[in-house]
Parts: sequence; structure tokens; C-alpha cells
Amino acid sequence: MGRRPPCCDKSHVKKGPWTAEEDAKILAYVANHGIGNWTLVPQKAGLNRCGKSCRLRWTNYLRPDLKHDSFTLHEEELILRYHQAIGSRWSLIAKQLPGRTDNDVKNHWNTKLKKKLSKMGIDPITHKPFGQLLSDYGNINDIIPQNTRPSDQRHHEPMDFSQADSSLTMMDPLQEQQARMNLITAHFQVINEAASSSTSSPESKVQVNLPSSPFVWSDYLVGDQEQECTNELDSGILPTGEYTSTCNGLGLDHKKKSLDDATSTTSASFVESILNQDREMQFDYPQLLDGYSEY
DNA sequence: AAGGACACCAACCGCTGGATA
DNA sequence: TTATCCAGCGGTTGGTGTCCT
Repeated sequence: MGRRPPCCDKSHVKKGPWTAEEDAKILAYVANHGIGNWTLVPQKAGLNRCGKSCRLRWTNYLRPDLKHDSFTLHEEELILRYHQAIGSRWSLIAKQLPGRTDNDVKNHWNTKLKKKLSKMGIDPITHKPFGQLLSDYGNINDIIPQNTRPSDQRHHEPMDFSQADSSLTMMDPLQEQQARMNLITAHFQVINEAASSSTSSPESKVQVNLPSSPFVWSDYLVGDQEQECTNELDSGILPTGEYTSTCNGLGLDHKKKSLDDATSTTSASFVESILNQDREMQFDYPQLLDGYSEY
């Protein structure tokens, strides 16, 4: 059984902002050798950096195919739609935006889009109006813990158990675990219903204003591009057809039914439910997963 | 002009799954 | 078979610039 040497001495490599000189070394190295084993790059390129740091600098900043200008309305729309559909899977979303990295998309979401949604009175996690969200949480209290729902725990905010804990402390560990699972799944019922509430008739085009929202999303996107937005919408540049397939229920009518089916079987495990949802997402959004097999 | 608050984003951190010795 | 490494990923941090008082 062999052992590979560490990629670098973490305590002696440089951290922090990159200099133009360091960038030039990376660029020169990649131009001459291409992208290969990043752990060898610092040594071969003459850099006192960790290979991981070099890889990040290249993928997030130096790659020649990257855009460095601000996000367009079209890109913001795509981010919004895909986030609504699949949550914070930034790498998948970024694959739909040529020239953008997952870091770009993530930063733009965190600094701009999330705040814009909040200002519009829409929960950026569920994409549901806050008022409706509150009423749904009220409904949850009526159904817990009988009703269980599967969903993707990883890509949404953790549930606040503070109010539930007092009752949980009276249970034995197994009961408590089951009750927590029920709470989690009930929480994601709200999230999925929020998404499915955006559904409309199969023929209807998805509008750029958010589902179930009295606001017009385009009014809030990239402020200085408002006219561009209007023009794009008028001319049909925005991929409404694509949105129709992805947002028209985001395939969620189908998904909701599956979820309901799953939850009707109390023996179905939470993990199995999550896996089912991932499979459904793959079914609904095959284009998102294109290329995964290439890795 | 000073400095505190805020926004932005590059870079880092920590985790995971697959690869490797 | 197993321990470890690496690449990829999402979350978080910290430096810097801008705005506001």
C-alpha cells in the first residue's frame, strides 16, 4: 500500500491576492503545458502557491473563456429560474451560463439577486412570497408529525427546531429521530409546494414576473438594463420556450405527484426520497446534467 | 475630511466522492 | 483492502472600494 506525497507544504505557501506576475506565470504555464495535474503547477510554474489555489485562480479568473463584465438580465433570469428549480447547485447553474463560474453565480446571487428578491417580499430560498410562507408554516403545525415529505435537505436552509425541541425531549432517541425527520420533510413540503404553486396550464408561457408574485421581476433585475429587459421580452429573446419546459411547473406537477406518492408510503425512507427527487430532477432537467458523464 | 456602514468579490475553508499508491 | 490524496463543490471570510453621515 503506497502513499503519495502531499501536494504542498501548507504552512509555507503564499496566500491572499494574486499578483499580475503570478497570473502571468499561470497563464504561461497553461499556454505551454495545458491543464493537467494542478499539484505540479506551482513547482513547474515557479509559484509559491498551493496547487489548489492555482486551480481556483485559473478556473475563477484566468480562464480565457470567462466573462468579466456584469451579469445581463438574461443571465439573471436563468439564475433565478434554475435556483428556483434546483436550489444552490451553483456549478450546475453556471454550466448554463457560458463564461460564468460557479463562484461568479454564487457571488451574484448572494450579493444581488437574493436581496432583490427579499425586497420584493419573496423568500429567496423558497421563491415564495413571505406572507404565503408564513401561512404555510402555520399549516405545518397542524400536520406535524403525521405527514411526511421528501426533499433535498442539502440545498435549503436548515429548519429551525427550536420550537419543536421541547416536545422532542420527551421522546426516546428513535422517536425523536423520527420526529425530526418528519419535521424536516414537512418543511420541504412547503418548499416544494412553493415551487409547484408556480405551475400553470401546459400551454401557457412562463412570464418573467415571479410565480404567485404581484411584482414584476424584470423591474428589479439589473436596474440599468430595464429597457433592455423590455426589449428582450418584446422580441422574445428570452428563452420563454425553454422556461416553458422548465418552469411550467418546472416539471413540478410531475414532481409533486411523485412526492405525494412517496409520502403516502410511510415506509419510504428519507434518503430514498431524496434520491428519488434527484432522479426526478435528472428527468426534468437532463440538460443540467449533460456533461457529468464527461468527468 | 474622517470614519463608519455597506457592497462586492476574490480567495479560502471544509466536505465529499473518486482515484491512487 | 486501505489510507491518503486530489478535484470539485458550496459555504464563508476578509480585503477593498464606495457611499453616507
